[in-house]
Amino acid sequence: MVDKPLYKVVQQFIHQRINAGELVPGDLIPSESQLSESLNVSIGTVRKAIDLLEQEKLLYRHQGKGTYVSRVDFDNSLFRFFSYGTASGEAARIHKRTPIRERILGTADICRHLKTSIGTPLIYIERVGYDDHEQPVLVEKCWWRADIVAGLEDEDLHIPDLLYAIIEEKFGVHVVRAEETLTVDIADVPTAKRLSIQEGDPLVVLYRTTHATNDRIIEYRVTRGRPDRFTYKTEIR
Amino acid sequence: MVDKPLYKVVQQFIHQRINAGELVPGDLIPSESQLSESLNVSIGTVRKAIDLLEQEKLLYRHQGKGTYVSRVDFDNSLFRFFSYGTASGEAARIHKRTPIRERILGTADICRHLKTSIGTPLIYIERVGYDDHEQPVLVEKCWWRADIVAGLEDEDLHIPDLLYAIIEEKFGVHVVRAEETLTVDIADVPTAKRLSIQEGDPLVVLYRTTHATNDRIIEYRVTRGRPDRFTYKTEIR
DNA sequence: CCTGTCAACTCCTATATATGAGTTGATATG
DNA sequence: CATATCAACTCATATATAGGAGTTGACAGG
Repeated sequence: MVDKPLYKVVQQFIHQRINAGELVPGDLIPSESQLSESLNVSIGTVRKAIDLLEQEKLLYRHQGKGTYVSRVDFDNSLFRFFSYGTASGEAARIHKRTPIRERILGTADICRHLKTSIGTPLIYIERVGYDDHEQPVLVEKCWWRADIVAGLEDEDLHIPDLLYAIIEEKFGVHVVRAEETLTVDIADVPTAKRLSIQEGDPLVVLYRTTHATNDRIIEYRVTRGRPDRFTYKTEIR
Repeated sequence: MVDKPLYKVVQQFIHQRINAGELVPGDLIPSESQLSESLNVSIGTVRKAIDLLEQEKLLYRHQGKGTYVSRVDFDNSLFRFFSYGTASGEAARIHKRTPIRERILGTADICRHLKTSIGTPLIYIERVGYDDHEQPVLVEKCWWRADIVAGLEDEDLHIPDLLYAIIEEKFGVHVVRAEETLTVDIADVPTAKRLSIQEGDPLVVLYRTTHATNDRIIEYRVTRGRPDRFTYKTEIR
């Protein structure tokens, strides 16, 4: 092992404690002076380590209160760039229905994304999102690992618009991060029907893998949406 | 004016010198100890200011050499996510031809993006990008302010694949940053013809405004490309 | 009971200092 | 001439210290 700077060692130490679930999203981490003393490094070094973790958005600081482990912020999802708003630009809320939820065994493709062996028991959930005018705007297919969220397929269980709320509450599973990939694709027949569009119409497609503590993958999700007012903005330097 | 932290004052000071063109991309800025002395602040404060500017990607440091003003890195363009590669995944180079270049007067729409008054003299350039197999994959429309790049429309002037290289060299205009917006759209007839696709086929569209020193807008550009293998990836925390 | 004060804790700003590591060019030495 | 060394400069790491600003909860005084 090469000689790492001290602040990186501290950074890793904290990072690991979060990954391992010793610190979960929302938690207050030990104060800078406490860390400084317990780890036997100067307070400046601790601050530098936390600076980096803050840049990674793994932590956030609050002057006077302390430093907290970030909660996953799905407002940063690429999905927010589908602006299914009113013509006047207001962001419209999308409400979702859940026509399908069932236990299945994972296909090769799905299990590859979940990094489990083929045939793993899964819970499949399909949801359709509607805008204010009850027009369908997106179709969401989610595959959850049945061993982690057993009972999610229960018909009596009400599923809120933000699925992750229930996962946290009912199953005590902490969503730590997610990876998203955005693509453009063409509607196939079933998707076209769901969205009241034509086969062959363009779609914006979002793939997501959701990770919990210990970097366990708990969900693979594919969302297909109408590209009507999709935009994404950045700055280049 | 509220009392700003010292390091923010230093940060602003350097930022302004770059904006004003006193420091241009590629330049070496004064060393930390020089800045510390000339501005009469501690070296730690200078470092913190530069830290922030480095995060903004406005500067980059090189241990032992110094700190430089960043060059615009179009590899970060959203455009790089159109991977017009070979099937094996190699990123294929796209070469461009320039079928149209002419002086025009700006329409309302274009001038709005360039933030000039309507009817401003512009140079319009249209380019088509081809992959290895000479298949057209994208169409690029650029509007440049004629007062800044006078002579760009000259037929004798060879335009390289990276248009900005010539702007820097011939006209001494430094590209400082660019804003990009990505959308999905439907091909109209002329675009479909250019790209050998059908009218109504999906397109990925990239709008770009390019800024030079003093935040002058020098170019507005619209690129339409085939969405074949477009993907964009992020991580959410 | 309410309210104001204040101590004790958080992170934030700013300075000073010492040492290390990477780069460059001048200079001495074969 | 070639090359090895080394001084002088860059930024990077690490420590110590002091005072300021935001937050909280305990506690005294009405």
